[in-house]
Amino acid sequence: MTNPASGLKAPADDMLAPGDRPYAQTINALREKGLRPTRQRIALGRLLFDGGDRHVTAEALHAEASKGGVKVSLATVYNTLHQFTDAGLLRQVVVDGGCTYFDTNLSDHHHFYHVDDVRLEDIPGDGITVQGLPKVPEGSSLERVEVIVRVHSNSKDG
Amino acid sequence: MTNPASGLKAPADDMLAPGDRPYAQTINALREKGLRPTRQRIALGRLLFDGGDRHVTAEALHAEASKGGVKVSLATVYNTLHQFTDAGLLRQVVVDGGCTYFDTNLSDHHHFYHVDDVRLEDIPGDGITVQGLPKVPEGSSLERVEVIVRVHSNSKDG
DNA sequence: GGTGTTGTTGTAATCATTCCAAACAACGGC
DNA sequence: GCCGTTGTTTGGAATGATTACAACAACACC
Repeated sequence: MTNPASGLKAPADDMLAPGDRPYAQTINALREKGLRPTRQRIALGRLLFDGGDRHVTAEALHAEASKGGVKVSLATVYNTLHQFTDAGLLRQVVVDGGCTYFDTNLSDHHHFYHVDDVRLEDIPGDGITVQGLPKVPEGSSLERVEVIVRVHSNSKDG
Repeated sequence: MTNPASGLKAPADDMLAPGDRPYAQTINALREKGLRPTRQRIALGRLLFDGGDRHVTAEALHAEASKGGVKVSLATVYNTLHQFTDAGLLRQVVVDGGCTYFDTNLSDHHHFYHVDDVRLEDIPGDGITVQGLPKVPEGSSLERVEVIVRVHSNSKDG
C-alpha cells in the first residue's frame, strides 16, 4: 500500500454503527490535505479511491457520480480532480489530445494506451527501466519519465 | 538521412535557373505519396522539411506560413498535417492535452517535454532502450513505445 | 445566530480541432 | 490550350473538453 490516498478508503473502524458517520477516515484524509471535507469531495473521493486503481476522465467520473445518485456539477468534478492532483492524491496522464486522464495509482509505473478503445491500462510490475537517458538540458530539472506503450486491438470485428 | 520526407527538401539541382520551377523535387515527393502538389502543400512541405527536424503545432505552422506570405487557411494546415502524417512524412506526438505536435523526425527517438515552456525537444542519440516491458495484452498489437521525459525550467525569473 | 470565508453551481466563454458546402485549382484527354 | 472531372481549399459554423465567472450555499468562528 504505497498510495497516500489510501486514507480515503472506507473506514475499517468497526466501532461505527451502520449509517453513523461512516466516512471519518475520508474526512480526515481530506482535512490533512487542507481540503474541506464537503459532501461532493467525499463522494468523489470514495468513487476514486474505494476499490482498486483507476483511470478516469472528468466526464466519466461525473457520469458515474450522477448514476450513483451523487448530485455534483461537472465544474466541481473538474475542480476536485485538479485539487486532488495538486494535493498529491491523483496523477494526470496525457495520452491523447482528446481528454485528460487522472490516475489513482501514484506508484512509479507506466501505461499501455489502447488507441482503438481510447483506454488506459497500468503496466503491471514496476520492472521497467529506461536506459541511456541523457542528462536533462541545462537549466531544466526532471519531473518524471513517462513510458506509454501504444497498442491497437487486432479484433476481427473491428 | 533516414527521413523519407527528404525528397521534399529544396532541390540540389543547380541546373534550375533562379525563379524557374524550383520545386520539382517537392512536387515529385508529394505525387509519390498520392497527394496533388498544390501551392499550399508545397509551401507547407517546404516550411516543414527544409532545414532540420521540427516540432510544430497547426497554429504555429499557420502563423509561420502567414508571416512568410503564404496564403493558406488554418483548416488546410490541419488537413495537410494529417495527410502528411498518414503519408508517413510526419509523426504525431502527444504530450499535453492542450495541443497536438507534429514531428518531422521520423527516426526512432524520444522527447523531452519542457512543461513550463510548452516545448518539445528531441532526445539526442537513439541510445535509449526500455527494459522490462511486459508482453502487450491479449488481442493487442504494439504500435510504438513513447518515452517522454518531462522537465521543468529552473529559471530564477520564472 | 451573525458574518466572513470557502466551496459549489449553472452558464457563458475559450480554445483546439473538425465539419461542411461552395468556390477553386490540378489533371487528363482531346 | 480548353473542358469536364475530381481532388483541394476555404471561411464559417459546429463540436467537445475545459475554464472562467458571478451568484448562491455551506461552513467555521466568534
